[in-house]
Amino acid sequence: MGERFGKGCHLHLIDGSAFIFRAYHALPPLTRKSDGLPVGAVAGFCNMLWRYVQTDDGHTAPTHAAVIFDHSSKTFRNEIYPAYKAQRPEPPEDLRPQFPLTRDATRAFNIACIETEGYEADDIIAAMACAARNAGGTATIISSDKDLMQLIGDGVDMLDPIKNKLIGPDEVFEKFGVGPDRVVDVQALAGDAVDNVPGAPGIGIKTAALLIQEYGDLETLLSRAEEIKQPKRRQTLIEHADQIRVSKRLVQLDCATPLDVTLESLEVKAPDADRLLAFLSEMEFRTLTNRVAESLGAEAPAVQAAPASEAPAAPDQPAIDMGLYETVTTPEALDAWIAAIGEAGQVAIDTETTSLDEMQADLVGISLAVAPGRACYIPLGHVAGGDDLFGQSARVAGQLDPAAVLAALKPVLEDAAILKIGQNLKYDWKMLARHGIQMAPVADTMLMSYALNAGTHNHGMDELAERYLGHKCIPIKELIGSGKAQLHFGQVAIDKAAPYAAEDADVTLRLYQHFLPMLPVEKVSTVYHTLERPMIPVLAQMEMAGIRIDTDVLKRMSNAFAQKMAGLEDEIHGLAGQSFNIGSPKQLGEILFDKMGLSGGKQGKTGAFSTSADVLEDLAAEGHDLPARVLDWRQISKLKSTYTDALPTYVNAETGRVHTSYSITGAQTGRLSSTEPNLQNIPIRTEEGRRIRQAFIAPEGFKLVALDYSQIELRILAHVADIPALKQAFREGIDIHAMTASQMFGVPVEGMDPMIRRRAKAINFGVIYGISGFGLSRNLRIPRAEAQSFIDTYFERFPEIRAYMDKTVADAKQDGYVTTLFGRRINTPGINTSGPAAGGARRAAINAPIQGAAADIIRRAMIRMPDAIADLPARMLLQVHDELVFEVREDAVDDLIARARTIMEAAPEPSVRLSVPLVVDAGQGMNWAEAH
DNA sequence: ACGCTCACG
DNA sequence: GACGTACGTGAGCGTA
Repeated sequence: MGERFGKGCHLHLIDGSAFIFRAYHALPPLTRKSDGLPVGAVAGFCNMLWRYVQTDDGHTAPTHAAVIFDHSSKTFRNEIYPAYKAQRPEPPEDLRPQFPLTRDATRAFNIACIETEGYEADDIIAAMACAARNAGGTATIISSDKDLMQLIGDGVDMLDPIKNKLIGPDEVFEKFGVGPDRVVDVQALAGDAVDNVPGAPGIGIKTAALLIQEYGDLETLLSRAEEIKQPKRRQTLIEHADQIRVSKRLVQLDCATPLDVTLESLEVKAPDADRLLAFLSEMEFRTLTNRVAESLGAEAPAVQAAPASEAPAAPDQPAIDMGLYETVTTPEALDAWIAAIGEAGQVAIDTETTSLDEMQADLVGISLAVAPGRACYIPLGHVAGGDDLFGQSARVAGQLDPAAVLAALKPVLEDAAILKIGQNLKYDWKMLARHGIQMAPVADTMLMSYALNAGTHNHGMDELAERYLGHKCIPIKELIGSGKAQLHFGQVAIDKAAPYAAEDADVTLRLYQHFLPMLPVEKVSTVYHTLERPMIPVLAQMEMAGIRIDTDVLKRMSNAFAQKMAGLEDEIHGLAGQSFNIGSPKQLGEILFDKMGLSGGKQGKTGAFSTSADVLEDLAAEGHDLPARVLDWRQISKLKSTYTDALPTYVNAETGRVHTSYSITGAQTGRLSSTEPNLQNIPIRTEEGRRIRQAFIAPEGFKLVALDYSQIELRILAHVADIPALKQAFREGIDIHAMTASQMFGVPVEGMDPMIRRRAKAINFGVIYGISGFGLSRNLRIPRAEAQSFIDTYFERFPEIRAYMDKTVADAKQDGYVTTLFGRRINTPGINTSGPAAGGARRAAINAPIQGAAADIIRRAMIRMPDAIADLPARMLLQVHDELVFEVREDAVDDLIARARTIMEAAPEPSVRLSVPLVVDAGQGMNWAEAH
């Protein structure tokens, strides 16, 4: 054993029983996958211990440590007072088998595990703390149990492991109104309902503290009880003196509790990696096992619940060597590469262009890779550095003719037997489609990464190469520079461009080989092949189609907005008594809160005042004009700058239409996102904004048709959480929010107060997002308690929802991810962290399977749509999460609606048979506003 | 580059 | 018993 415990030694005493109960109640009931053994509390316990072992946050690091447990419920206190802790319920059925496992866990962490028959953990902790102090050392008690606070004093303090807050004499005083040395006196008087410590009836902590402060200590108080002025208190103390004395003996911890270990034996030892990992993997704690293994630099043992089959290793790949790449400049060399592609049966391809906007970019070169390290670059459109007098640059000599190269590649790129592999292949697909080549079949490493790793990290090539190949790609900036002087790729010298371009194809092929075997192992093959890959040609064609915009309408609106803003500006400056920039939240905040002295709190990090619509609306409701005008100004300013001014600048000169770009991997849940411009957030909620949709038009002889899923997320919730009441309502086609209101508040659906329905609607939406009383109260602007009682009623009425939420979070905690009905996997890396972010991670985990399933469903519809409407004069143009927008020749509108609706409503099948119907609403018109 | 605000589902 | 609080996006602007 180590040296003698004494000066300079610091003992940590961990309240094990408290850890267990906290873990049990904080976590949903997890079971071990292989045999159903309940292990939730053990999991939480291990997580806490691990966090504890990991934390080095400035408290005195322990030289010695022990975890102390209660041994049994009967102790010497029951002899003094039989009722002590008698009413305490038996530990839950599924917690009992976990007690011994927590001891095993403690030992696995190589921390001493202490318990003594007939004594509570608190007594042992007391004795050890005293012993440490007596030996000249110090001790910290890791617990938030108030019963231990009496021990605080010279050399002994406490650490609340939840709040990570040190508890010293000051904190004790705050809680008990007396110092640690008088805590037992206060407790003896106040009693404790939970532990059945009787105390003095009618006296709580506040009164007890007053009395002790006045009389010094309990004995003095009791002996001088006659002096108490308040008759009731006086009588109580005199009558119950004995009971109070017994109470004191119950709460008093005894430093003389016998110890059967020496302090020296508690010396801190590093965990034995093998032993700890063996225990964790036996418990089948996959996430924690991996985390611990990573931290200890050890190999994680295979966790049983994980797939038995290990991923077959990707083929060994030679190191990346850019000197080996070839620059193709002759027809013979090109033919040789085409032959090599045919032999390999697959090719990684990357196109280099003059712009990131593939709708107006020109092709500069193509790189190909057929095996790791075997890659080439075919320069096609490189130009000399400077422009001539006419803004034209001379094409560099020695490049193959682009048309000839494309013609030679076309058979290969369209060959059904040759796989085309890309990183963000949608971009290259569009580039080549503009030259008459429609690549198929396709693979995309970005989408593979998304299927595997959504939620964990992003899926750009540089990041993937670094993460999975340990390779740092040449930054594009080294070639084209940055800022104003940035070149386009065609202006880069061929000998510089070739290694960069060929490297991209090489890296893409290597990533493909890396990811491919992981898909089946991680069970995301189906998702990748049915929900990701097929989106490439579908989206590419939607983006290329674009949508027609009436720029005149937008310009007129911009002018009208400008006038209105100018008027508001004058009015606002007048109200403020000075001129300022209304668009600056900082200046606005100063005007409102400093100059005008309105009430409104500061905001977090930057210390700036919040001037969000929420805040301004409250101020406006109090009758202040300035904030009301600012709200008007803001709305118009937003519409003008983001929409009516900006949209016309996106009109493509060649097509006369606006071409958005969809990101397949932009959202973690499987939703698409839309950029440059974002056509998924065109205004609709206000009348003024909705008019912007009038500028989205169909060409002469055509109409716009919009079809959208009605309540798709609530329907998915009804199905996955299996909520009979909700499912029945959807089957009967009842107004779902009115039904909810009726069930919650016991009012008939007929003639319902719209306010009540509105509340139910807010709750229905809130549930999907992981509702809280606070959030609902803010949303509905009602008191928090009221909001909370709505939620309570809701969960009472639909208990299945709570069960579903708990299960979802439990799955996330255990697996590190959640899945949708269709197998999409969304990783939840933050789910096991603590602190404020934990709540957000929890809500995201609850929302992801619902939002994700809705995303899967519309993807399935979109993938089937082109074939289903191939013979109609119609094109799919836009997707807005639960809506598809088409452009259709007037005479085919009805056909299109019928076909598209059928596809959309049956989209889950045959993979999933929903227990509720999906309903699609349709609209049509000359413009998008009418189509709604 | 980052935070604030606000448009959408 | 307290903690911070709806989920998911993208764009434009002001400020550092």
